[in-house]
Amino acid sequence: MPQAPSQTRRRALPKAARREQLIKATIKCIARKGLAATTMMDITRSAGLSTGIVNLHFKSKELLLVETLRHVADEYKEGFDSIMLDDKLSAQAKLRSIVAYDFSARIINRNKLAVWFAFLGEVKACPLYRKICSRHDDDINRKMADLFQGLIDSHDQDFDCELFASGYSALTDGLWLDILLSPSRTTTRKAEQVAWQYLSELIA
Amino acid sequence: MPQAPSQTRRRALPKAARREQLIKATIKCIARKGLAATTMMDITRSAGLSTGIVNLHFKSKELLLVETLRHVADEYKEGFDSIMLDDKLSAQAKLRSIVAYDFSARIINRNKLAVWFAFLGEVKACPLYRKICSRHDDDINRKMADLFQGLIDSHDQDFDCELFASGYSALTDGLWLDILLSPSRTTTRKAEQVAWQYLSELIA
Amino acid sequence: MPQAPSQTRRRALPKAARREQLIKATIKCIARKGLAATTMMDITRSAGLSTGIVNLHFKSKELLLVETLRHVADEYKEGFDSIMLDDKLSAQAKLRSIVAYDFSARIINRNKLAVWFAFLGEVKACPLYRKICSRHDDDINRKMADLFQGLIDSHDQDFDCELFASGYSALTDGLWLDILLSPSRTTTRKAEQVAWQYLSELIA
Amino acid sequence: MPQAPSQTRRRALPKAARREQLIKATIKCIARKGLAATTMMDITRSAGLSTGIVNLHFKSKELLLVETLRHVADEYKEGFDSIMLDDKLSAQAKLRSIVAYDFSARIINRNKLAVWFAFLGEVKACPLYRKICSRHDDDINRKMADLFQGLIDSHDQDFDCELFASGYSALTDGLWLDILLSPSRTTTRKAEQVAWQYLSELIA
DNA sequence: AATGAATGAGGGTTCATTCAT
DNA sequence: CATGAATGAACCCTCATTCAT
Repeated sequence: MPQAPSQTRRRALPKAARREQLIKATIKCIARKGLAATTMMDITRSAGLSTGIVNLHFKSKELLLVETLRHVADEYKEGFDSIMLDDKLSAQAKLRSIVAYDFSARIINRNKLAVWFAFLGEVKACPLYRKICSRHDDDINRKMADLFQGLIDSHDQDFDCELFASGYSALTDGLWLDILLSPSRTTTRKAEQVAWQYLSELIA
Repeated sequence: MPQAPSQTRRRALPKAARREQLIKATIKCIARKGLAATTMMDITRSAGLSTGIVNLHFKSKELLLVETLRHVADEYKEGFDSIMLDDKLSAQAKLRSIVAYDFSARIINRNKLAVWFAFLGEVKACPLYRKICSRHDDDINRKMADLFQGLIDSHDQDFDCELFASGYSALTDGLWLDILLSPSRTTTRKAEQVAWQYLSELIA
Repeated sequence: MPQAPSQTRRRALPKAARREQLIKATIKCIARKGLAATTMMDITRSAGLSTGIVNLHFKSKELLLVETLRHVADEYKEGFDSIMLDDKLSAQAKLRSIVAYDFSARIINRNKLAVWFAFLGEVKACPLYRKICSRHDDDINRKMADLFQGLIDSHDQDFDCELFASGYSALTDGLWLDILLSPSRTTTRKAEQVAWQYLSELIA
Repeated sequence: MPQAPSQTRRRALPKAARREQLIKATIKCIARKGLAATTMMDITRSAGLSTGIVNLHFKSKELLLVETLRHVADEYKEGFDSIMLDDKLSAQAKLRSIVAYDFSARIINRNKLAVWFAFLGEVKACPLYRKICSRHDDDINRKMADLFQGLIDSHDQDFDCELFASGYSALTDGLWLDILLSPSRTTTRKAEQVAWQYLSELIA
C-alpha cells in the first residue's frame, strides 16, 4: 500500500489551467531534451508539480503528448484563421499577413518548431500523430488554395491553385526545418524572402 | 537519401558487412516503430542476431543510431554526387537528373524518409544529429547553388543562387515530408511538378 | 457469515450509518475485484461518496478492512446466536436450525463467502485478521461442542464433542469453499446432505 | 535510455532451475507477507537475484503467481498420484496412505498452506486461479470417489461415493484451514483423528 | 567473434492519504 | 462534515549493457 505523502504545496487550479500549464511544460521539455528523452519527471518538475499530476489530468503520458501536439497545431491555426476569416482584409492583404505571420516571432520560435518537427518525426510510427498532422495540413492547404484562387482568376485560367498551395506549404515547412537546423545559415529574413520569391509568380 | 542493396547474413561476416547489416535492420525498425520506440532487441532480432552484437560492433546504441543517420545521409549524397560529378552532363542535364533523382524510387521510399525525419525531429535536442544533418544540407546547398550559377549567368545578374538553392532544398524537404505524411494527397508526380514549377523561373 | 439489511444513503448520515454504508461497499468491491485489487476509490465510488470519506470515518484503509472483516464475522454470529440462545428450542431443534442456517441463503451468498475467504487467505500474513477469525471460530466451536454434549450424553461417554465440533466446523468451511469454487459441482443441497451425513453419527 | 548496470554476480542457470528458484522464493514471500503485499522486489531479493529476473523468466508478476499456484497444486498431486497409481497397494492401503499423506509434514507446512489459501481467497475475483483450483479439486475428487467405490461395493449399494469424496475433500480443506488459522487448537494429530472419524463410516 | 542470461537504473503509473475549500 | 485536487512513495516493468560461456 502507498505511504502517506508529506505535504508541501497545495492549491487547486481550474482543470483547464492545470492542463495548459502541463502542456507548456511539455513543450519546453521536448524542445530541450527531445521527444524520446522527455520523461514524466522532467515535465512535472519543470512545472513545479508532483509526480502523479499528469496521470491525474491526462490519464497517461501518451495522451499528454497527443494533447501537446494538438495544442501546437491549434495555436498555429488560431493565428492563421484570425487572418483568413478577417472580412476587412482583401485577398492581397490576407496573403501579406499570412506570410508575415508564418515568419513572425509567434511562429519562428525554436521551441515550438522543435516540438512540431519532433512529432512529425514519429508520424510514420504513430498513426494518431499522423492523423492530427495531416488533418492540420489539409485544412491549411485548402484555405490557402482558396485564397490563391481569389488572387489569380483574372489572368491564367489553368493555374493549379491546389498544387501551388501544396508548394507553399511544403516550402514553409522546409524553411522552418532549415531555421531549426541551422538558424545561422537560414535567417528568418532570408526565409521570408524565399517564400515571397515563390509567391511572386502569383502576384506578378 | 537511401537505397536498399541486397544483403547476405552468415556467420563471421567481415566487420563492415556486419555493421551494414545492423544499420539496415535499424532503418527498418525505426521506420516501423519510430526512433523513440526502437529497442536494441528489435534491431538485433530483426537482423536475426544475438542481443550483445550491437555493443560489440558499435560500442553503444547511440553510436549505432549516429552511424545509421550518417548512412542514410551518405546514401543520398552518393547518388547526388554521381550526377553532380559526371563531366559528361551539361548543367541543364544535371538539373534534370537531380530532380528526377529527388523524386525517384531511390529516394521516395517511405522507410528511408521516415528515418530521415525521425532524426531531424531530434535535431534540436541532439547536437550531433544536428551537426550531421546541417553539414549534409550545407554540402548539397553549396553544390546546387553552383549548378544554378552555371544556368543563370547568361541572364539576370542579381539572381541570388544561394537563396534559390536554399529554397529548392526547403521545397524538396517539405515535399518529402508531405509524401511521408499523406501519400494519398501528395503523390510523387505532383511533388515533382511542384519542384519544376519552382525551378521554371530559372530555365524560363 | 453475512446478511444484507436495507440501506439508505443521504447526506449527513449518523456516523454509524455512514460506516455501515462504507463497509457494505467494501464487501461488494472485495467480492468483485478481490482483496488485493480493491482500492479506496473503488469503495468510495461504489458508495457514491467522495475520495476522502474513508479516512474521515475509519482513519485508514487497513482499519476499514478490519471493520469489514469484523462485520462479516459478527453478522454470522448474530444469526448463529439467535438460534443458540433461543430457550424455546430443544438441542435437536437447535442442531436442525443451525444446519439449516449454515446452508441458507443468508450464508450461502457468493459475495459474502468471497469476502470471508479473501480475509482467511491473508490470515498467515496478518496477525490481526487471524486473531479475529480464530476467535470467531473458537467461539462457534465452543458453542457447538456444548450443543453436541447435550445430544450425546445419553449414550457414548467417550465421544469427543470438541473434536466432533472441530470436524463440523472444518466440514462447513470446506463446503463453503467448494461452493465458492465450483458452485456447479457443489450445490447447496449436496453440501447440506454432506453435513447431515457427518452429523448422522450423532443422532443415530 | 537505461544506464549500464554495474555487475556483481553472474552465472546462468538452466531455465527450469531459475524458474523453480523464483517460485520457491515466491512461496516464501506469500507465506510471510501475503499475496497482496508481496512485491517483485521481495521475491527477487529473497532469491538473491536482480530486479529484472522475474520478467525475464515469467514475463510478468501475474504469470509468476499463476505458475506458483500451479506448482503448489502439482506438488500435492504428485504425491497423491504416486499413491493412487501404485499397483502394489490395496484399496485399503491406498486410503491409509492418502490420509497419512494429507497430514504428513509434506502437506502440513504452514507456508504451503498459506499460499494455497491465499490463492483460494482470490478465486472469486480471478477466473484463472479459480480454473486451476477447481480443476485440481475435480481431479482429486474423482480419484477419491473411485477409491471409495472399491472399498464399499461389498455392502451398501446406494452409498454415494462422489458425495462422500466431496465431503472428505471439504473436510481436509477445512482442517488445513484450521491448522493454518490456529495451529495450537487444531493439531495435526487431532485433524487426522477427525478425518478418520469421518472415514470410519466407510470401513466399519 | 558471437551468444544470451543476468543486471539494475530508470521509466510510467497507481493509489492511500492529506487538506484547502 | 464532506469534498476532491494534489501529493509522492512505491509499485511493476523495460531495456541498454555486461560478461561467462
